[in-house]
Amino acid sequence: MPYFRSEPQKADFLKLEEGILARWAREKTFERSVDRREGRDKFVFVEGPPTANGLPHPGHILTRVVKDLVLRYKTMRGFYVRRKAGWDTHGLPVEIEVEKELGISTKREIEIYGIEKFNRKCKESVFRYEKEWVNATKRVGFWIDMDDPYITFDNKYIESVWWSLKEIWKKGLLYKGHKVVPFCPRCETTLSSHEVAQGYQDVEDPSVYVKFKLKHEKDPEPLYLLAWTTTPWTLLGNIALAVHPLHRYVKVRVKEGAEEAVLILAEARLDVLEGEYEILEQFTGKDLEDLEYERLFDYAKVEGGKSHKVITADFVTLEEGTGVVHIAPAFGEVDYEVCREKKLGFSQPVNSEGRFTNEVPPLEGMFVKDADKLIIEMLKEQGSLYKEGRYLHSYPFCWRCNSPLLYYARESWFIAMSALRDNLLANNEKINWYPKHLKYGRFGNFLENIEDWALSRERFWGTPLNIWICTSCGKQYCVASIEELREKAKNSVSLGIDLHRPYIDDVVLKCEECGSDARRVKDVIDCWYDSGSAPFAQWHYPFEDEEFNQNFPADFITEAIDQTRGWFYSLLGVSTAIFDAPPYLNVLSLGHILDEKGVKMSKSKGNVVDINDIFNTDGADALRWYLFTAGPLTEDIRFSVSAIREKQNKFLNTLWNSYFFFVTYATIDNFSPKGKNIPVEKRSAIDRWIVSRLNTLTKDVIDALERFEIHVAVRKLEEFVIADLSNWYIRRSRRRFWIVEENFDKDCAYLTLYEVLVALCKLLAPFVPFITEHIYQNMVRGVSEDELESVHLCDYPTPDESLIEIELEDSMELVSRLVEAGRRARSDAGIKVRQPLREVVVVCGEGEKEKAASLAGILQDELNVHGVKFEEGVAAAENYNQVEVDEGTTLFLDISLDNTLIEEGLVRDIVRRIQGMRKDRDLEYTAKIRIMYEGDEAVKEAIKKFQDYICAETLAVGIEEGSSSAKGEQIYEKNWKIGKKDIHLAIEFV
RNA sequence: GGGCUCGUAGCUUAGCAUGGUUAGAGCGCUCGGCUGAUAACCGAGAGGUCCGGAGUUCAAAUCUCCGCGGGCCCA
Repeated sequence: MPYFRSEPQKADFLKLEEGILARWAREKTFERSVDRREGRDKFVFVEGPPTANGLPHPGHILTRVVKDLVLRYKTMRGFYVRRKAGWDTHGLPVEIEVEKELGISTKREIEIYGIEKFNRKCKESVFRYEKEWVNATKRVGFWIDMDDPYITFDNKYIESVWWSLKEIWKKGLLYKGHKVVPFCPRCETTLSSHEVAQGYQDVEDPSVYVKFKLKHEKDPEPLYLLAWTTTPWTLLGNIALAVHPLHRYVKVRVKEGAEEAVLILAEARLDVLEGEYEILEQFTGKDLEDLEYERLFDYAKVEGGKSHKVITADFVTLEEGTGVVHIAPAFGEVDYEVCREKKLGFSQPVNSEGRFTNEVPPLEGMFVKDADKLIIEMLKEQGSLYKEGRYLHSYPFCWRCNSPLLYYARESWFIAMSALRDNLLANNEKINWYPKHLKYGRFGNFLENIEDWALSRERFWGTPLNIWICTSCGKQYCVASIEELREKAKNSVSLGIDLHRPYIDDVVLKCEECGSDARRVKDVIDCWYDSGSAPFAQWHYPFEDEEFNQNFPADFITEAIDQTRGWFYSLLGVSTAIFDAPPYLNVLSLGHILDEKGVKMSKSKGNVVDINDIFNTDGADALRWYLFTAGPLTEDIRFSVSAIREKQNKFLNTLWNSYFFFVTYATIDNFSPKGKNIPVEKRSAIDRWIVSRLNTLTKDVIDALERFEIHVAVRKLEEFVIADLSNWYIRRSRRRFWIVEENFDKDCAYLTLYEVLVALCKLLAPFVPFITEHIYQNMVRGVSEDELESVHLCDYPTPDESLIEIELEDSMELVSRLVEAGRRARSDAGIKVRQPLREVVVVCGEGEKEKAASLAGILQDELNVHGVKFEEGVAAAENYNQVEVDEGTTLFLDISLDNTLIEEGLVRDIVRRIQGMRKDRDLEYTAKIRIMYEGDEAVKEAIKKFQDYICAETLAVGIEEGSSSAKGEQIYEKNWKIGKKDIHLAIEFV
């Protein structure tokens, strides 16, 4: 009974993977791989929660397999690696999906539909594609606990978030502010800066140069300030014009059609003028201060201070525009600030849907961006337009609904992150970033300039902001738990209350100060705060504190680069505000998956590759290996389906074939590694060499993985499998496996190949978990049931330094270079390798001689020569083809032939033909044949002389001259021409 | 406009941190060879302004600066 199960020469990876998935499910391999490390050092991971209301795409798969690789590796290294899945379930993306489904698009419509029903729909919708996510996650082999995930809409999760907000509130960092904030007019809510960052697009906007007429009673000629804007609609809210106090401004006379006009603008911006101009006067911006001008449009009410005058401000630049900046406090952050500072007025002619109010009758109800055209017409009519054009710039759009954002003065709740800037920076110091440039580059810069976090959302489906305000005295309450809510509520609150709107809106607190009702602020919070709370909220901290205490901070997180200011930031922000500690110690930022042309994959472009197609044609291991080898993962990957196939062919097939080779011959030979203990130092040089290479590889792979240089690790592994193991070790050692009788060297070969394959399997297990499991099952479990039940339960190999023989590796490398040189020498002479030659002479230094001499047999074999000589100094070169190998090393190949050599070559050709015929007929490797031959005299003579050799090589029981009497299925005949000689060969199957 | 990042053969890329052989592979192409594990492999050939320019240096794909182009992030 053979020890190993036979395998097909060609692997069916899809079927194989399916079988492995079933095995893992049956044997609970994942759970056991985690549990058996309990009590060991922890390696803490936090899953960045995906939103399951869309299908997973290749980018998600990339992060999932990278997470999986690292976590499997760390587990095999002996760490206790918990892996809790998570789902991000709140926020605008979800609401928008539901709105689409219901065919509605405004907040009012949602309110009419009913918040209760609406939120129920939201809750249903977030798991719409859960099945697809779970399937893809399992299919690609990502081991994560999806049976007990954290879900951001869970009451427990919300309770933890509430607790954290109260901590922030208690520190006085949570405040209500009136600020100009990015605002989505469609979603009718404020967006945070990191959300805005998601949605910049290049767009063409109008570019208008507008004349503001100065109130200049003495001078009969009208004088205008020339200002520039790309948002004409904001002109309706104009309150002031700003100039730089120190820059030089000029008064110029310009032609305007048939007429002339006198304008004021910055000297450095004169090139915006059309045609010729005459400079009338020069002064500085300061000289313009406090000049009053006439309103462009006398519609919107202006509240508060004095307006419509020139102010000076440092933020005015001369890089574009006219050096005169139009100021509308309702629509710009700096505008708002400067107006407040200078005690100017305020005017808000636009409502929260981004439409003009009835203060502006000609534009009432019109969406501001749509009004631009009309406004330009109005400017033209009243002669206020100097010129207009188009302007290409990037402008923020809502990251989910794609509406252009407006900057709009709103009341919002903020976390005072700017007050925590130093803490953020200090905590960032404790984090290792991969790639490292992010630490002080993109991320560090962002922290340096951190702004307060606009936390509140005037929406429905989200964690409700846990602030209650007394309707009469204005006292604020922040509630940290359900228990506290029950204590403070006027009405009775059940323990099982759903903390979402609208239920929470009905809970009224009794004001401790005045006894009046305190009502909850209607807002919900930014869902990025939800996911940023994952390190503690996934464990329901502090209501249950055990898990959190043991799992904070995380050792490792990884997501794509766009999370720099998304999750990577929200984690750090929340954690800094509450614990003043970094929430993760190592963060690996991955590049994006682009399509074959280098364009980011997105639904709207229709260039998203369907991952299920890949699972169904190439398999998970091929996809994983491709992704890992596609270059540094910190950079973008151009996704190529054909490259996946190439990887499968080259790498997985070569690995399979190495394994197949072993199993095939081990089965024939009934080889078992059991009880065979041959110390490595007793084995042949090539055995010691591959063992040495394996240990070097092990060291390199571990080094690379510890630095998250995954592409380096896979490159080393691939080189080893293809070049060292398959193309050199196995090819060179083949004959040792073909020896029929018991033989020490054969055992060494088997044992070595066995040990290398098993170790390799473990090294590769985190990368390609399916094929390695399959191989392990046959090679290890097939031999002994006492072994661990899965490769993924094993320890990761560690290098045995005592088995690394650098000199031997060097020598082998030199030999392979000599082989290359010898082949070139043959090729130059037009003599094929099958033709034996007399000798090769290597002229080299003492060191090289010493190195290569021990492996001379390999050189002799590879170059098919009868002898190898090493000499110092130059040898006679007649009849020798000469090839330079290295400096000081030259190879001389004797290319002279005699009859014996020619005969030997002929015999090898014949053997080759017979082997080819065996293969044509798919003969078993052990099947015996009988050979009949006819042909030229020279051929017959050669065969007779070497018949024993031919028989041994081709497993023939006899070889005879003449034609065969066998018929049909029993015989295979063919005519050959070798050089100029004819030969007829027949093989009979016996 | 600013920050970060990338740019190497038709395509995918290694090398760049720490400057030092003739810039190395794979796919594809041409020719030849090897092969009883291999859809693999080996040799030769064609294919490179290492994005361009300047600088530092005995020496630059590698370091610096300035451009150009792509990407991401921000204004």
